[in-house]
Amino acid sequence: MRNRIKVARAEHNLSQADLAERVGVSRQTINSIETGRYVPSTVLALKIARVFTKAMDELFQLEEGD
Amino acid sequence: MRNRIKVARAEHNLSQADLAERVGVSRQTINSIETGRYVPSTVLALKIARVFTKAMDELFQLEEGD
DNA sequence: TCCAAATGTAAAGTTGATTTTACATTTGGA
DNA sequence: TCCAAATGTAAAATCAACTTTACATTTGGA
Repeated sequence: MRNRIKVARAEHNLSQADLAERVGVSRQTINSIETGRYVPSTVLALKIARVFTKAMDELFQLEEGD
Repeated sequence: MRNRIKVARAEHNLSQADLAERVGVSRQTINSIETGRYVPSTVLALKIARVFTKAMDELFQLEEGD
């Protein structure tokens, strides 16, 4: 699963810590998601999409193999 | 988090077992999601949306409190 | 150049998603 | 009515998401 969080964050000029605070998780959680160490839960993914007022499907996409 | 899987399944005339097979999880997993016992992972949620050719946001929505 | 902010990562622990097995209940159709 | 398919649920086990703490590296701007 790939995601465009880093780009969306750049567009909105938010740091990882900013985003983390907005969605109520730790900064490391955001970092881990961006660096592909793990996939966010659906609830978190929806919250992140909400911050960027984007559809989840724009932000998160399946890849070959998942 | 609420979801409209049961309705989508009815529209597509699929049993829980059918859907489970299509997305590669156990039937109980689908049942548990439909009955609200737990929330699917993002990967699973995306796969389910793909089966129904719907946007994730149509199928899964945050509620007050999450 | 230097410092502060931002980012990357790691280890240990907790919680929640998912599986497997197994059984009970419901429901639609012959 | 009766049977088979569909659905609901429960317990135990496994794995992945997420937290906290802590530290190292990178980067942009004064």
